[in-house]
Amino acid sequence: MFALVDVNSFYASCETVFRPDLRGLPVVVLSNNDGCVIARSAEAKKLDIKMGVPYFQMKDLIRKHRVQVFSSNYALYADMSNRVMTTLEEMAPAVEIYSIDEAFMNVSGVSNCMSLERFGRDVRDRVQRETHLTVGVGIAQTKTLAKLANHAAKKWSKTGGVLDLSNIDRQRKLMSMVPVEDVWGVGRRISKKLNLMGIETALHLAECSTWVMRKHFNVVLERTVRELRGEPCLELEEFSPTKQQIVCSRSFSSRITEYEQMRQAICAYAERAAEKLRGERQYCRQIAVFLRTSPHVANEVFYGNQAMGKLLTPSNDTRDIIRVAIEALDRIWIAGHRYMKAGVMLGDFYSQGVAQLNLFDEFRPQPNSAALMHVIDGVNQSGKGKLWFAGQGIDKPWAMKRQMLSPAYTTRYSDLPVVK
DNA sequence: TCTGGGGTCCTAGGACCC
DNA sequence: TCTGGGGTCCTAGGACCC
Repeated sequence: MFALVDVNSFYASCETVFRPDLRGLPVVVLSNNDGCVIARSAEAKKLDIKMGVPYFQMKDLIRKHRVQVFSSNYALYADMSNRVMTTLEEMAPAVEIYSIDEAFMNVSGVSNCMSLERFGRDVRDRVQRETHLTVGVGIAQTKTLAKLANHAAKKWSKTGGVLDLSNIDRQRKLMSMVPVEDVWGVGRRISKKLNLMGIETALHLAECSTWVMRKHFNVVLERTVRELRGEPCLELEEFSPTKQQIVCSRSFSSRITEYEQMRQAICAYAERAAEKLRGERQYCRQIAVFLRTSPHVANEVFYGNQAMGKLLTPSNDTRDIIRVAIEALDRIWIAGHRYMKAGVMLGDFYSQGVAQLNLFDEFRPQPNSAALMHVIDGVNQSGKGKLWFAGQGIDKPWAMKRQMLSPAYTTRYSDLPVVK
């Protein structure tokens, strides 16, 4: 038996926890660069503010309804997420942290001592008490059904935010009311195709032949069908598998046209990516760089490209990663474009670094690499200051825009933006 | 003027091997 | 008349998730 717990309007709720004066007002949180809406409070949803709408398109609406707008403050959200997850881990033998605001819990043994619904309410009350955040809880025999239950718990207020969907008749009744596109794992493309085949509700999908689904689509959808019927195909993954890829990319605050600025940005992304790689205790051999202009501008030619470089010896030394990234950048940089976004991707990971020196490797592993990286990461995590490579530059005019950032209520001073 | 960032899994097809 | 069989690895692209 699985429970899926997720926080209602997570980012927006994190902002209001520390601002009780905002309760009852519509609140939205914007993506990086204050680009578009990525979270809305219940009141903002009522105003029909859609997910993903560009901020500049809704300024009138915001003024009219006194919508409270925040830049995203990931340091705050990550900290609040940790608090929620810690509480959940104290309440179940196994928890899978599925995303920043969601977790699956193993609740198989619970029904021996209390009803599943009672347990769901306990989870909700305790998280509320300890973090001032409200969660929804869905419970069922498979992850896909638990997701569905959670979805319904939020949609129908009479559930009080908790729904035990372990009863087969209740499952069928709910599935007959849920459109197929609301099923976990069914996105826009597949739901369109399913609709054309006459499959419109979750129940229709659950009653499809697995063989036909596999033939017309793929095994992923076949598993979804089985899960909807109560046959578990997905397990609880308590320990996150090691990452296979690390990406660090940002849109720029304004378009980049100068090579020097692009080099600084790539250098900064490479540094951040290398830091994440060391956080995973991994070493990489592949370093790729991509850049692109805006796809939205009508009278400009779109340019997007990417290039990959390889290290012969796996490394997590920022200096190696910057060097290969800049070499890759130089292969795809074309002057004259107005670049909107760029990024650095790391791949081909190894759990050990210098396994074997290659005789023909022209770049030797850097001496004392591990010690130097340890010092850099130590300083940067201490909250006392930041160390960075000179290649990033000092002014960083390309750095992202966050004009409505809330204070770092729970985290350190150094997470605040520097105001000059 | 202005539109996010970071991941995963699966499949098909080509290169290459014996 | 008439061109083997079976396998692995890699990459690109498509779909999905939050």
